[in-house]
Amino acid sequence: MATHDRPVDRGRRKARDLLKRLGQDHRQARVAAGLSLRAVAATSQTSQSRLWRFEHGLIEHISVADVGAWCAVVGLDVAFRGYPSGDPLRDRAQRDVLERLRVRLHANLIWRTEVPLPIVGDLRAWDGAVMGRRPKPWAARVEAETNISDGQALERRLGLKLRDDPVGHLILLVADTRNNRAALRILTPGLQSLFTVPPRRMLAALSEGLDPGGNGIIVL
DNA sequence: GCGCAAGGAGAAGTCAAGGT
DNA sequence: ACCTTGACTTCTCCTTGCGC
Repeated sequence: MATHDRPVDRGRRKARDLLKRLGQDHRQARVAAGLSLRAVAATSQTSQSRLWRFEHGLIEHISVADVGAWCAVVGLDVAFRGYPSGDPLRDRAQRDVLERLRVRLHANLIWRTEVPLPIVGDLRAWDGAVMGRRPKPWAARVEAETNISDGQALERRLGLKLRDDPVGHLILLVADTRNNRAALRILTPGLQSLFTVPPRRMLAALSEGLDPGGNGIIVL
């Protein structure tokens, strides 16, 4: 049975892979420079065995300062950067707004959370999904927003997700806050044209277990 | 609940010997 | 001469118990 890959596990695994690769780079650079382990160790103020283990990916915990120093000795610069990958950890407010929607759904509807996009290796996921059978089988993806701070960024993100997973309707679930209501009043034209089903009709259809018939915004 | 100290486990690091 | 590896020591961190 497949186990869920937690962000923290994924991060550790990537760091280990990165370190292993860095060790290989170090070895290549050292050999190319005609330097022995002993010579590099002496200059780097460490032991040759420790360097050897680093080059072979056998050291799991190591300081960035050490890695930088060792690489500098063999003529390598090291760069660490962080970049977006997948969705961040869901916060309490987001769980709450999803729960508020869940309890409004008709009992015949199927509800799921954290639904991955259907692309191998893609770490993004819809916050939720609803599936029904009336009047015929239908499905809707749910994207929950607790704080709309950038309408254009939201439009871009939703656009990319819909491009990669265009099946079914889209429900933009927004937490009922003063800030979000203000943001919805000045929604970008792109988002306005995307959501065609009025909020009340959307919620009424879901409460009755019926196909909402299109994309819509729900404020809860 | 919080801070501190002691003990233990495991990882990190060094030394030295053997192999190529 | 250099690389690799096993044995040993040192260090760090976590857990537990205790007192406030």
